[in-house]
Amino acid sequence: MITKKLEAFLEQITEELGYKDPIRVIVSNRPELCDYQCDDSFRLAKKYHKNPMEIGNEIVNAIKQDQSFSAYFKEVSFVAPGFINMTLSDTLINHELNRMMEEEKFGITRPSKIDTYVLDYGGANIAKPLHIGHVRPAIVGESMKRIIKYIGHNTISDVHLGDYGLQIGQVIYGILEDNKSIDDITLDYLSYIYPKISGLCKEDEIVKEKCASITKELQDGNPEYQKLFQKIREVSGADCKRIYDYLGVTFDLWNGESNAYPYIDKTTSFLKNILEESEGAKIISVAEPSDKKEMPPLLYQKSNGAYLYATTDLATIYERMEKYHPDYILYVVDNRQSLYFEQVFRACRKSGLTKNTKLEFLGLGTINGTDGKPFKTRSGNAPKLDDLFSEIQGIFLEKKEDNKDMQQEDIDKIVNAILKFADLQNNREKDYIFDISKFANVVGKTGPYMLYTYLRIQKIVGNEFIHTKLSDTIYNEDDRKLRLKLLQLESALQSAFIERLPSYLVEYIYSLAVLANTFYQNNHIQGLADEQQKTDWLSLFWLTKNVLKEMLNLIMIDIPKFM
RNA sequence: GCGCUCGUAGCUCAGCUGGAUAGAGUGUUUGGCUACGAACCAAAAGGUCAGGGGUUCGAAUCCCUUCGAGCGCACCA
Repeated sequence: MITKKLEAFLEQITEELGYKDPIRVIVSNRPELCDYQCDDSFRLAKKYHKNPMEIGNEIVNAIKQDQSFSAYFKEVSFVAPGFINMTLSDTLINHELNRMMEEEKFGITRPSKIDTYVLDYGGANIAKPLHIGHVRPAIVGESMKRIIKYIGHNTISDVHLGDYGLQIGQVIYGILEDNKSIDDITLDYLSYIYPKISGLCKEDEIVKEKCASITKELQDGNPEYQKLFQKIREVSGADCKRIYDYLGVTFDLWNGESNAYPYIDKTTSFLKNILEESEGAKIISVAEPSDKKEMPPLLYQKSNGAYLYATTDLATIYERMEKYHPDYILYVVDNRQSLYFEQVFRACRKSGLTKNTKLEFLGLGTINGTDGKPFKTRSGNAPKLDDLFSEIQGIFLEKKEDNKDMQQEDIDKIVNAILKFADLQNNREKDYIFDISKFANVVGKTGPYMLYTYLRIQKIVGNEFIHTKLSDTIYNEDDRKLRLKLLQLESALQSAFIERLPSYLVEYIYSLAVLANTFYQNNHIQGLADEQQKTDWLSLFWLTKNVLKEMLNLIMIDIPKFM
């Protein structure tokens, strides 16, 4: 990676000057002044009690006198009050680009140790159809999985359906009340009955208790309830699968809470030293002495003996530890569950269940309606995903007359691109307002822009083109900007990986696409008389095209044949 | 009551471990298709980064505080 290379170079220089410190180089935030900058003169000045001007000048002079100066830089200058500005040599830029063209995955550095990541990002409640609130965990999780894999680690993804809690008891209660037979259980029926009973439970204590006892009996193996449960899971699971397929979201494991059931006894006995009785229920106290805030205990088992979210989650962790020995378990879940997961993670640490495994909560902001308030999913007024897809498709088809003649396969790819690019450019943790007319926009910073840019580049490069090694020349400013942006690929990928924020990658590929777009708008490639320049530019575009394609793939955007 | 998250352009949002003049898209105004695709490009306008204080050579970013918004706090998930 280019910044690492520059850092290593500067560290060597500063060490010779007597400063034994890690040096940090960043992409310039003043591109008209330089390509990369180092602001560490301030830090060194403080540590060694010197003037930053003095240290900065000292470093810059040493760089200039180094024998490999011209191999690295076109220019290095010191700017008051303490910036070291570096402009790369064309040779270095092209050397790095040539390496990117030849090596697999553009030559990104492989991890020194390959870790195993379990990702839990489905979490769909099988009592009702998928709605807008499910899109975010699914695509953020899937994208994180692809990024982690691309970096070079192993991943195991689990849809982890919400299939064994009170919501099933509520649906079964509704089925019994309505006198429905097992064959009457359809998706439409589920989406009608669940919000109804869920609402009823809030008003009517008796109904609530009835639902709770049905849940308990189901967990104890009541055969009639088991049959109904299986049917609900089948109907709902198939629909989840259909929608996740449409989104290109895939799971290695189609487990749910119910799959953790066989592990509950083992988990309970593993936890026996930290389980406490409280008001008839079993709890785990997770407060720690260093806590400044109140930390309520984790409720492990209800007083009626029924199991809860925490029970199945802990049992699931037990199962994952036993089967996969993961280094990381990542939960891609709504932020509103942060306290709960903090409790679960503490319980894991306290019990020693996850000794060398890091548990991470990747909180997601809530999707709010245009009134700024969260969709009330339990009362069922969040837009369903099928409706969302068809609405986006409608907006896209309206855009141009020709779009109506497109193949459905390509339309689906574009709808996906619109949806994913709109969602993933937002910071994962922040709430955002969902406004369909803005969300399904097709001009500007959108999925279609990315696809359009890609297809134009592809057309310019052509399918038969065979890339060659770049010469040392960089021909103009548009050209230079594009090359420099390509060099930033790895740091964009790494920060998306380290921070668990796919939006960093989205930002990068968008800015790459903008530069490519500007480039071909201002520079006509096919008509070039200079053969060397033409092959250089075609090779550069070939690389840009491949970077775009592979990075778009990490955010689950596929390229249509035509648009 | 306790806690978590947040407040950036008219709107929707970026802004990465503190760096130089806070960026996009959209909307508004204007210019550009007889050149590889105008779903594009170029330009203008638009900001007390909620207010106040502090730390620092340097703060949208860290700390404190006020105001405002959302969310969470044991038998839901």
